[in-house]
This record gives sequence, structure tokens and C-alpha cells, in this order.
Amino acid sequence: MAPSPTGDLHVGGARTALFTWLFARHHGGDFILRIEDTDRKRFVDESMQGIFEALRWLGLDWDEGPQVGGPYGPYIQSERLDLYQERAAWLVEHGHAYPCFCSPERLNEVRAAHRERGEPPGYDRHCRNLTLEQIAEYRAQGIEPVIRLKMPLEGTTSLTDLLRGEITWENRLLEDAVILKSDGYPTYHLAVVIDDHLMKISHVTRGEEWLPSSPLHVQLYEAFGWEPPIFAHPSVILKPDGKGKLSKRDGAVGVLEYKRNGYLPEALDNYLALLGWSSGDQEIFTREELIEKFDLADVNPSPSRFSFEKLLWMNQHYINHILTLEDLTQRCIPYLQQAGLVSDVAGDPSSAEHAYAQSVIALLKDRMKLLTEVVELTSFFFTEETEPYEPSLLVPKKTEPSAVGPALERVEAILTEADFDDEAAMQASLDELLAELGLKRGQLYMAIRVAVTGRTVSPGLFETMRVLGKERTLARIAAARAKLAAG
RNA sequence: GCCCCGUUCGUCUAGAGGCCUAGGACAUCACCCUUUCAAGGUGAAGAUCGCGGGUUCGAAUCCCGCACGGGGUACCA
Repeated sequence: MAPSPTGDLHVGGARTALFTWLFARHHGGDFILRIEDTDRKRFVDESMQGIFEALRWLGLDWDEGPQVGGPYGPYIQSERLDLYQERAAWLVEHGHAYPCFCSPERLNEVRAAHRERGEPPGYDRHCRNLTLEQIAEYRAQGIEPVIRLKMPLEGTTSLTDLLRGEITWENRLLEDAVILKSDGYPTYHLAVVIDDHLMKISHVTRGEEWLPSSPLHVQLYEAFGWEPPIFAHPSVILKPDGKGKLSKRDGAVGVLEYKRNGYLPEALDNYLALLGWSSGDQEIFTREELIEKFDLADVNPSPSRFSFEKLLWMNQHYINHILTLEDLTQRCIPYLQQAGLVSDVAGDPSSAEHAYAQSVIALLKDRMKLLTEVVELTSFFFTEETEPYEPSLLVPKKTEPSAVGPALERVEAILTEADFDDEAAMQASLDELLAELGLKRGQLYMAIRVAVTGRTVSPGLFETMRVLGKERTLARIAAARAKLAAG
């Protein structure tokens, strides 16, 4: 895994990382993290920490890399510049590469001209055969050259991709790419080949966008006399409408955004794993099952679209059916604390406050899609009174407004005598009242629901009252009656 | 333009010559459950397997063209 610190870790990068991690874990190999910060213009300072945090959150721990060390460090490319410069010089000495003094303007002209003639684009190898004198002359002018790799002029270059099989390019169509920039930094191509070799990388998994530069890497291995690793290029992730790569404009793309938005890392992992990979009809996998069943060779090479809908379903499914109540409670409490609904003590599983929060969350478990929703969904359980509401909400459809007050008065009287721990008995006694008043269930129960919760949507009425407790329930009904009387 | 990769329900996919009257999931719709909202259950609809040629007794599956989609085409990764 070798991200660039140019911003947040993108879900596409996260998927590739997940594939790599699963593959490594499946085969008992090591998962190695390396930071590719060779582009000083695009470097974003905090993004390296963000990448670490995102990977950790997803559960993708690394065996070698920044923060954990390893035998082949440093694992940050900007700390390895000497290495690249030495090797680049070696390539030049051995006739595999050459300095190029061409100006950006000339390069642009060449590209434009090639394109106009319908020829393959790229560099025209102007500096490939400079004499020593010419080189000295350019240097005397103070021009810092780049180093370009000499690509073979004929023949073919191929590689065997784990997902795609053998892929072949004609050498005459490949250009002499820059491998060392004039600022002394390597380009991705040089750095990745040197590091992968030195760090003894066996498998390189990277996005499809790297496929076109792969023959260059193969030639670099060839020039160095090194054995190339095994390559795997999963497809890119497309926008939901399929028109191009998924990008910021399409919504959340940063892994940490999903964390902030209330997604579970296991749900994101599960969803991402299923994008381009599958195992029969199974859709929900534990981490262990994923490790056991995943294989890079089974990854579908065709691009797939990102579906926010299915990811949301996946998240909801995990909350509703996979997470234990205690686990869900633990994850919800920070949100409740942040909203000021529970105190710091609630974080302690042995506290009464924690137990109460858990009994509340139990009622909402099937209704929660995102962890962030817990605040909105449960707030009335943590306050003395309900939030303000329109008195008219107390009057259900097809119900005589004047009937509601007296009905609630009867309800209050009945509940005063009721055992709140016995939901069935509570319901039985209110059902009796129902018959007596000649009301339908929805009519009476909706009025009580609004009185007790301040809302028309809530968990089941009797479990809600049970958790809320007799005192608060009765007080709220009384408050509702007062509201009706005043209105 | 040039190079590379890809092409099964709207979407993610199963499918590696006969098991396919093409299976599952999301989304959609209907019904059931039901005090609201969810969750759950049942069912429906949805794919001439991009198109055209081959190979074969037989092709979604193999081969060749074409079309379309995506990626690349930087002193970015």
C-alpha cells in the first residue's frame, strides 16, 4: 500500500488497500505501508496522519511502514532521495538513461505536433543521443536536466496481471519517460521500482490507472537487472452514473468522511470488498471469512459504480442485525455525549447511565441507518420533558378534537395504576379503554405517542413508556392535557 | 488522435461449452405483520447475456471484427 499524501484517503484507494491487505493476510504475508511524497507541489501536510487514521479505522494494520518501522525503512520516500539519485546516476552510467535539457515549451510543441499528425504522443527523444560536449554546453547555461529512461525502440514489453492475464505493449509506442525530475526528486516510476525491489515487495496491487505506465516499470526492472513483482490492477471505482471516476463532486469520497457520517468500518469494508469481488451468493462477511475467501485472482477487472444506496443498506444491516446491542451502545455513546444527552459516566459499561442508554438504543436498533442518527432518534429519552410540539399533533386523523383531552385523562388514570414493566398488561388495560371509548387503536395510541414522545414517529408505544418510566410518562401526558386545554 | 483495459437485470454481481425456462443482493412495486416509523416475511417486475460473424451436435461461456464504456497520454501520483 503506497498512498500519496495529497489529501484524504479515497474510497477507491481504500478498496485497493483492502484487497491488498486481505490478500496478504490470506497468504500469511506482510502488508507494507509506504508514503509516496515525491510531488512537493501537491503535498498536503496533515494528510499523512489522515491516511494512517483512515487505515487504522478500517482495520488495515500494517506490518512495516511509518509508525511501526521495519527492516527496509525509511518508509517515506522523501527520506530516501539519495537512493533514487544514486540509482538514476547508475542508469545513466550504464547507458539505460540520459539527461534531457528540453524546455517545457519545446515539450508542449512536440506533443501538439505529434498529436496533429495522428502519431503516438510523447517525447521525440531529442536529447537521447547528446554528445558529451553538448551536455557540457547545456550545463554551462545553468539548465538542470531531468533524467529519462531509454525505452527500447523495437520489440514488445509485457506483464502478466493477476486479474487480467498477459498484457503486451509495442515498445515503439512507449516514450522515454522522466524518472528523475530537475529538482532532484524521482518521479513515481523510479521511486516505486527501486523501493519495491529494495523492500522485497512480492505483489503490487494498484488501480487500473497505473496499467499504462506498467511497461515503463517493467523496463526499469529490466535495466536494473531485477526481477519484477507480480502485478494486479483492479479497476477504478466509477461515479454512480458511470460517467468517469468517483470524485469529490459525487459526495463523500474520503474514508474519514464516512467515519464522521456515522458509518461502521466493518460495513464500509464489507461493501468495498463486494465491489468487484464476490463469493457465491454470500453478501455479508466477517473479517475472518473475508480473509479466508478473498483472492485477488477472483477480482472482476471491469470498472464498477459506487452505490451510496447499497452502502447505506449495508451499514443499516450491520447496525440492525450484526452488531451486538452492547457493541452498538458503545459506539453510540460518544455521539450522545457530544450532544450533551448523557454524561461522561455513560462511557463506563457498569454505570446506570450506560445501562439506561443501552435500553434506549435497544428500541432504536432496527430504525438506525447511521450512528449519527442516534441523537435525533433518542433525544426525548434523555430529557425531562418532550421537545416542543404543535398541540394539533395530539389529535389523530379522523378523530374529534374534543375527545382527545378526556381520553388522555382516562389514560393517565389507568397508567397511574399500571405496572410499567409489564407491557402486555399495559396494552390490555388500554385496549379495554379503546373499546369503551369506541376508538381505533391508531387514534388513541397516536395521541399517547405524541404526548409521551412529542413526535408522531417513535418506537413501539409500550416499550417506549416502559423505558421512560412511569413518572416521566405521566408527567408528559399531564403536560399534553394542559396543552390541549390551553389550545 | 494514439495506446491499454473492459462489456450478464437500473446498480453490484453468479456463471469458467450442455446443470441457464440465466441465480443472488441493492433499489422499485404489491401483499402480509402492525399503535406510528422501521425491521421482518412472501411475491412481482426487471437481462433477446453490447452488436455482427465464426468454431461446435450445442455458446453468456472459445475465436475474430465492430460498437460502446472506462483508464492513460505531465519534470502528478
